[in-house]
Amino acid sequence: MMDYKADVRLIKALADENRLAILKSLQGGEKCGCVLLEELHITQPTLSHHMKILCDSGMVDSCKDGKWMHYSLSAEGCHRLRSLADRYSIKDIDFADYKKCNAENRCNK
Amino acid sequence: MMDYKADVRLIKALADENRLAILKSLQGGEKCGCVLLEELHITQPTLSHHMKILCDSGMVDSCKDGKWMHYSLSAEGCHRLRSLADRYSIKDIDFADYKKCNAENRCNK
DNA sequence: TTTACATATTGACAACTATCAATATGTTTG
DNA sequence: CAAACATATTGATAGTTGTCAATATGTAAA
Repeated sequence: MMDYKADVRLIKALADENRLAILKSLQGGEKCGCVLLEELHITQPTLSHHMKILCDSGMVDSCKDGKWMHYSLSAEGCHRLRSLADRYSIKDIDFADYKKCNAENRCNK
Repeated sequence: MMDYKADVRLIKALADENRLAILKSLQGGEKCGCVLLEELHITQPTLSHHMKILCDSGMVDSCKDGKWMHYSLSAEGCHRLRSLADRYSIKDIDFADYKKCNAENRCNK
């Protein structure tokens, strides 16, 4: 059996425009909350809420430094995301077989 | 700029345990609704609801055949999913650079 | 020790979502 | 045509989620 719950948790962490913008921004290097806040048009509590979701999901690492929190992409989270995309899809190279097989096994034709 | 809206639409289509189970099932070949219904513990209207979301997102193709609807994974949808995972992550091979760069540019240390 | 700054938490609310029962639509078979 | 089957739609409801204002916590600077 498959652990859909864990996958859904990761997927839901990405299912928001602001959170995608945050991930995109972190691709350019780690940022603290106040810098992210300048890039997004949301209030500070909303940013804090999104950062909690991203950190809990494992996509983002955080590192406290005085009064700043530095956020960065997580190597393991990124890896998990790509592996998830692979697990729920079919590779381009396998699609010819997939379609052929579907046509052959269609019960009514 | 990036089209986060379109990405969120695709991501949200995957953000449900039942829909992930449906995608997993369709990896084994196309199925009609009544077969999917036997595999999941949901009612028929709920399944219909999920299939609409999956089809609208582009992850699943449908093909009407008499009173049956055959559902299958979409090659383009699968491709878009993997490309999305790549776009919001950093490759394993690039992570050493990413972390080194973060440490160097940290303003307070 | 105040004051200013960075972040987190709480509480409230509107919008969205998954689900089901009931019903409708469309198709095949007797 | 009537009955049976596969799927879609509608309406209602409980649960979840994104957002903000207000406030709290923690840290650095004056």
